[in-house]
Amino acid sequence: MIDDKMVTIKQVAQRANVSTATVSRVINDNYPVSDEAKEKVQKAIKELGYRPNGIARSLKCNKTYMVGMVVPDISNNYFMDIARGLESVISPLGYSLIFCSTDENTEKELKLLNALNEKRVDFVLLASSTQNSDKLEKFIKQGMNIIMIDTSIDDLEIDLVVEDNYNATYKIISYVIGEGHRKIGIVNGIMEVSTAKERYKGFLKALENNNIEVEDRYVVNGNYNRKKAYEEVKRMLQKNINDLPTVLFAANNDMAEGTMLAIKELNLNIPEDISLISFGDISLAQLIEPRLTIISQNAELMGQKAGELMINRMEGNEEDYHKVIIPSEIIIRQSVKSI
Amino acid sequence: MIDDKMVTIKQVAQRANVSTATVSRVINDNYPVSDEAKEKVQKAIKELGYRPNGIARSLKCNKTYMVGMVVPDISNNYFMDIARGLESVISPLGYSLIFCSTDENTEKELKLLNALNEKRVDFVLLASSTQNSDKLEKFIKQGMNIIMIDTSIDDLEIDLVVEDNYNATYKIISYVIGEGHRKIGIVNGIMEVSTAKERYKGFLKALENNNIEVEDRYVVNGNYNRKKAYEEVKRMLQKNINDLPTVLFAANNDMAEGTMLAIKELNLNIPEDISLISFGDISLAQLIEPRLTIISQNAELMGQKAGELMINRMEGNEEDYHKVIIPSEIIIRQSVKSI
DNA sequence: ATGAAAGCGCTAACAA
DNA sequence: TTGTTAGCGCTTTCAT
Repeated sequence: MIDDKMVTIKQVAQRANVSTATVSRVINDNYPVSDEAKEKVQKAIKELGYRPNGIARSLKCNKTYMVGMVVPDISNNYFMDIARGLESVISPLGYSLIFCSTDENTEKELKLLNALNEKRVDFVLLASSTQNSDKLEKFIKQGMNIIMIDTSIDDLEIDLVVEDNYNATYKIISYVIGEGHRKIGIVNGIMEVSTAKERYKGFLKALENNNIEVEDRYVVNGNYNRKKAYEEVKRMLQKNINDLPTVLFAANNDMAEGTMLAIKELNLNIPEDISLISFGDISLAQLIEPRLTIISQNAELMGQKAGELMINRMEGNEEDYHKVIIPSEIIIRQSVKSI
Repeated sequence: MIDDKMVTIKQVAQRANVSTATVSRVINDNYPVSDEAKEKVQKAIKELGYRPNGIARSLKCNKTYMVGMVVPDISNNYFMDIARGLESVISPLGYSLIFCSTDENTEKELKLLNALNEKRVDFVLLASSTQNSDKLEKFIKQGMNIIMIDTSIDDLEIDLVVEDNYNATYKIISYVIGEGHRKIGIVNGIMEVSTAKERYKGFLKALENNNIEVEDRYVVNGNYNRKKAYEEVKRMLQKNINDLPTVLFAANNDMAEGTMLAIKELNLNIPEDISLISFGDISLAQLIEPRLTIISQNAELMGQKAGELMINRMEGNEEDYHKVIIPSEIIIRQSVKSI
């Protein structure tokens, strides 16, 4: 490393013949300073190439202007969209976003939260892939500010931004039943996680209300993972090749992609041979045939809402904890056959 | 906010009846401490729920364990892949990644670099969408550590990780010429940026070497942007509908997507009516028909290389500045017709 | 309007 | 092996 000379407020003060306090006042423009002093200071700053040290400032003010975001899978567009939404509200206010992926790994999730805690980020947006309320409570007790998004954990004093998983799933399953489907399969997510549970419950309820039996042989676990879903669906389809389900519901977008891949590989056509619906849209949906009938998720809005909650809390406006439920709608396209 | 009581090293020291220095030694495990003291301290830490304050540590040690990454477009998978590669090498060493998008906006790029500078991140990985060497030099003079990736700026004392844009483009264009194509169009990127320039040069050279004239009416500017590419290609195709180019080269993946969309919308088929090749793969390529013949980019490797350069520099091992050129290969699939 | 000085939480040089 | 203490760069109270 070259000359890593750090220019400090002290040097600026010296050069401008004022005190460090005055320099600080000029920088932050928060206390009266004479025009003359102001000018001298600004000149010195420019000449020295001075840049305020945010770390020192953070230490003093107990505020880092950093927000952490922890998600299970960085490559899933859904979480990227949430991040974008979050960014769009916090960035204009001067906050930076630290984006971390746990790869669905509980241990890594803990490690990342620890790191963010030590970095003293002002807030964390957590899309957890675990149901570990104890650990989370410890972080909260240590003064960490956390908002959960997507998944939730019960009985936690915490803000929540979630989707209406149960009802949305209930609706879309009811829709395919209305289209005449009776042999309905599901590709489940990680069943320890709230979203997967709720979606499965909505699925079951819709079947029940229409007096349709759940067929276990059409139920697979895709772990919210494209590859796993691909493998499991492929195996399931092969096993039932002589009595296929007429429709498959993928509990998230990644698994829908894996499911499409599996279907395609078995030389089956959507929706002629088998229909497909998904919770959440796949990426680049416009280019993929057929266009999928889906529950649309509005991830960006979720991120925005979470951002607003953060800001409100940091400004000390909020008292009670909120559970924000983001509505989702069904988008009917071409992947379901009427039978 | 609730009780935001911060537990400090001092309180731990008090409770354990030792000095703050001893506590620090236990935490960092970098100086000899008696087993007895160690135990007392660890007990106190647990009881109080103490977490080291990384900010204070950073101030003292002049090291933040944070790396910034600035890219033009957060939603382009190419940059996400680079980020993943970077993360995979720095994360195990305890570094966090701050990921920022400029939306191809020069002003925002400057603002983000400023913010990262004030946050005193240890290193910045910059995929610039500008050619502003002056500003960049100022940052470097202020002691900021920067590695450029993807795009480059000449005459800067800086590490570089780039692709072999010129040669890769030359090769793929030569390939389609070998397949009999003579009417060759190009969808250019932002022509102020090094990558776009180099790719265009490679394109021109391949034509020249085969005595093919560039046809201006087949050259469009897609600005490295999906939507723009879609619009411009559509317009160009409509204008030349009676004498279409036989093949189109998109200078990046996003524009390839836009180009596909445009072609599709005009009810043309790839490769029967028009062939398509791309610098970089589109996302979810497996699900999109036909599979595109492309220059494959190895973005993750680029990120890794950049990470390694950073680490080396931070450990003070490196002296000279390196220009790492990542090789790219042509992947032939089904989007080019032989004529 | 300005300056002196305390102190944010931590590390490390020095002394014991 | 342990404690004392200076100081990282900044903000802010208090005095002037």
